[in-house]
Amino acid sequence: MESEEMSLNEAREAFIAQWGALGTAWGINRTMAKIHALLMVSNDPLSTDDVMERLEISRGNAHSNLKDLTAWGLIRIVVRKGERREFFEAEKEVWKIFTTIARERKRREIDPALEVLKSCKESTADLQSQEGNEFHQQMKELEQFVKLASKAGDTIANMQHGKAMQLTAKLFG
Amino acid sequence: MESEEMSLNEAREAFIAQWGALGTAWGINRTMAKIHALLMVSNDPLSTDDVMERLEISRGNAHSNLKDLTAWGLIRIVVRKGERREFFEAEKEVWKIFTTIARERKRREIDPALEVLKSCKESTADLQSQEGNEFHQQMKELEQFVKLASKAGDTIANMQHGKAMQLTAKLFG
DNA sequence: AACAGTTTTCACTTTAAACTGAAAATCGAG
DNA sequence: CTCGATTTTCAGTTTAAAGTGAAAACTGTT
Repeated sequence: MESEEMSLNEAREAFIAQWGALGTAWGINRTMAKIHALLMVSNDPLSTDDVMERLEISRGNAHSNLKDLTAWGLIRIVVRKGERREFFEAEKEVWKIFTTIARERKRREIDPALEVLKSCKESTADLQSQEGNEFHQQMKELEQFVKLASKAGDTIANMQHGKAMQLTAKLFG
Repeated sequence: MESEEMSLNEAREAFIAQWGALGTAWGINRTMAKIHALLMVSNDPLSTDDVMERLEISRGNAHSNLKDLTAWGLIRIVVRKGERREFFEAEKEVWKIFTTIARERKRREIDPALEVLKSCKESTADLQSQEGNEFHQQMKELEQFVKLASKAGDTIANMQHGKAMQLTAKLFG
């Protein structure tokens, strides 16, 4: 193997390993992040066995994480004519990856928070005491704010790349 | 105890428990989120022992999470004259809480990602092969994008409440 | 400097999540 | 319908993170 190819492989390895480590910080599981990284830097779609081999993980693990990634919408199943097994490829456009992750995290992090706040707000709506009022008010404020954040998230996640860049320019201009 | 007080306490309990559960989704540990919630809905600062008692957790646990929350900047230590022990109170302004969390998460999630990308980009800068070029290009794109996100995060985190609301209006108007 | 009140540390235990591997289910071709 | 290839499930195991509790360190007071 030439040194050219070698350092490329090393860089790939590094990217996969570190991206995986980051997954933890992102609240995403390490293996899932690694698989995603692997598919991002692969030229061709990979099979489950490819993934198992490259990352040295079990079939069950590979399978369930590929499933999850598909559910997130970060990777797609590719079928090849004449081949029965499935292959997987990652979305490579940065903006699409971003909006996909943003949408999913909103769903998992923001939406349930809203539910909590709404219910706490409602269940204390007609308390008479000072304390009761303060609590109710606090929940109301929190809810309003989170709602706003939620809307902002939606708006951005649904923007086209170009529009988003325009906004960014505005932000810094 | 009157029913008024009862349902308020229940609502508080619910808020603390559920906010804690959300912590997990947010990549923050459950107890830390619970303590934060407890302090958010407490009228007066609480001592370590108060926290231990209210959440039924050990001293070590209470201590280390109070420490972490202080490091995040989400709560402050309050000293009372004549009292030797420390009390803790939470920041209650929503916008401040938001910017604090945003800043911390950026530091933990975005900044390290940038490092990874930068290093992968640089180590493949002068590869000649098609594949090498593609990988390099991909890292470059990712880095640029994450850099932009980082900048955006800074800008927002440093905005005053009023300015932020202006921007929000613009976004939806 | 002795001491009670308080904070901090840390070796050990618990818990929740991730992972394994093999069995079961499914699938498509002949 | 049968068989080999592939996907899916799941009971059991491993691992990393959170939590415990008691001992040690610190702090201000007499």
